[in-house]
Amino acid sequence: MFDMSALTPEQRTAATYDAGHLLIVAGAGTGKTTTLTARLTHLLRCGVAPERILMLTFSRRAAAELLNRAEQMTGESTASTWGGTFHAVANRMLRRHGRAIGLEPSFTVMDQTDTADLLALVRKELDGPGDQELPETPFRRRARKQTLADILSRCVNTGSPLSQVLRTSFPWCADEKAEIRSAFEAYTARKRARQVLDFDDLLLFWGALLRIPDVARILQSQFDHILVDEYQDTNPLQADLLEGMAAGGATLTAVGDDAQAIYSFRAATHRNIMEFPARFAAEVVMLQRNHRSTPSLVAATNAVIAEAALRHPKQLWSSRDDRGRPELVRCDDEADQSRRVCDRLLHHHEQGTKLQGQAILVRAAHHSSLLELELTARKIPFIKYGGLRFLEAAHVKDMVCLLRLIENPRDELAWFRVLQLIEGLGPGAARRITAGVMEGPGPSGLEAAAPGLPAGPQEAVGLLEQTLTDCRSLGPEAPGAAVERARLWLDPAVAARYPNSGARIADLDQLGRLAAASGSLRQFLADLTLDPPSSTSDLAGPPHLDDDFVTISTIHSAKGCEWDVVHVLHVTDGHIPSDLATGDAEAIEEERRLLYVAMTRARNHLYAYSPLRYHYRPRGRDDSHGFGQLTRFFTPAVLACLDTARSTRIPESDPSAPAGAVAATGIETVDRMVAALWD
DNA sequence: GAAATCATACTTTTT
DNA sequence: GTATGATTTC
Repeated sequence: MFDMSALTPEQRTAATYDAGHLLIVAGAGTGKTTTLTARLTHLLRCGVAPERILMLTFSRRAAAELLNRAEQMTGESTASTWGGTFHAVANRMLRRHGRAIGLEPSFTVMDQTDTADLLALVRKELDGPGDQELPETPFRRRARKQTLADILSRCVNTGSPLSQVLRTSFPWCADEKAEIRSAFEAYTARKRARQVLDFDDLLLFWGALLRIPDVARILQSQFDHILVDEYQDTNPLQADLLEGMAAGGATLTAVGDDAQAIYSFRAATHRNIMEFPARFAAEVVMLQRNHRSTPSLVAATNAVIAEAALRHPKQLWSSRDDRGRPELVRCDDEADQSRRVCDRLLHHHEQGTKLQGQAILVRAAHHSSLLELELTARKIPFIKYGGLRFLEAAHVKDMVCLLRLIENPRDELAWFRVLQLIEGLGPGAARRITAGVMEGPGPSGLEAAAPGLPAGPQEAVGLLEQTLTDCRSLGPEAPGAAVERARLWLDPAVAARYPNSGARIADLDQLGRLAAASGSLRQFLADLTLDPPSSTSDLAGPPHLDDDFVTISTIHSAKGCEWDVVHVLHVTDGHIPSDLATGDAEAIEEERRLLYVAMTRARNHLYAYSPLRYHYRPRGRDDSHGFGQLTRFFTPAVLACLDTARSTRIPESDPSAPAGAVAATGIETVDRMVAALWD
């Protein structure tokens, strides 16, 4: 049984609060998960039915962990509790109620690469056959497709007009504005025609559901309690959704820490957490006792965050035994840094801290590449979280598109991609055939749509159609078998198309295993886009689970985790803060919080590494980055908390920032409001 | 029309 | 160092 008396008084207050909406401001390491678990347990014990609780978290993993723990505490099954990310919950609700806004339950969810691909496709269609003349500017390049997707998402998520987004964030694309606008319009139209949604649509349409009184009533009356984790990383749209959901009388519990807000690039705003008490007339409970870290570590992290501009004032404290101050490790260069990290890693290992108790944190995924070489050379096993994703690998994407065609034969993007796998079919032929399939009457008719092909491709198209037919006949409940069958067609294509096909075939094995573990093809595809495998271990599987290994993670992916020993790499200006994020004051503040998140992951020992010299060439202009300058966030006050004697100057920066969300009342309204941004 | 070659802008964090 | 659009070649 869960022992409430094991909680601190503040935790207990938060767990058992019964008088309305509640905000729990939980500083780093103050037992947020414990408190949330206790609250869930409390609710279940008070007789709240598990299916009447909605648990919104940042990742599926987080939701699963919380529900598991609560289940162990109460012995009650939480299988019927709704849990997951905003996007995943939106997906579920839209499958169920989407018809009310004209959305078939079989819609497909696009990930960001799909979005980029579709944008590229419609842009290509837009430039007619006539105007190939660009004599004045022979090498004029247009924005990349991924850039187009970034621009679009930024417009939608911040509710800012296209021209402003272009001016402030993508100045080199400004002269393409007209073309970009038409591409966006065509993109939206195509998206609607094919019943595919992008990530932003999921949230916008959930909002749209809430604007339909009958549906809103159903959704609102479905839950008595809504718990939101990591509230500091929600965006204005998500806050609106919460308000809409709570309008029927459900009680809200939001948990978060404004000092750990690190997702503003995804339009999250710490304003949400700052304004929550007033907006929802909520009580605030503040957790300030740090159970995780030693007093020396807490002193250092407090010093880092003390200089943040806007925050819920709080002062964390710890009464744990001390293990000494965190260490600032100045290194000659990056290679030296790698060596020193390995040395310390092994040192702590010899002292009894397993590799699994240690982590290496980086600002950007590629910051660890040199270190990975060193680890490999020294035979130190590691797994890596964040960064490049499985799904983005071309051959994996090929398989996913094939699966999507099984599920939804009218998935234009999938056709376009899969057809090009056939030798002898390029973009032109693929587009023609795809168009034929789209106009065709039924789900089949592939061959009818591809008249006049040479014999080779013609035969390959026939085999493709046979493959899809076979897969469909396996039924929707057998994703594993479908992958097996699809591979008979795909494997040879992959082998012929990509150089290192061995590793790629192995990836398809992995995908097959993942699929086999899933209940249905539709579910598998949705999971894959909404909650993709995030670490190398998710994929490499548990063969070396017995082995000890160290974790490498981006700081973003390390959120919510903790380790005995933490190594933070590249604590230099240009890395932290990233030189790509130094545009305005808000961006700099976020980088400060990022460093704070990294440092607060440590329980006992913390090392910050700062190379003095970099050997790679400086990018951009000629401000020479040959020398690594210590991060500006290590001010004298912070340095006083570290084992080091050096200090550096602190530059300043300038402000400017937009904000706002898009409100929605139906698909057309959504589209119109978004289109209004394309001024 | 498709494959091969060339030139150049860009390079983070993730649902 | 890389990815991708534009251009040239087959």
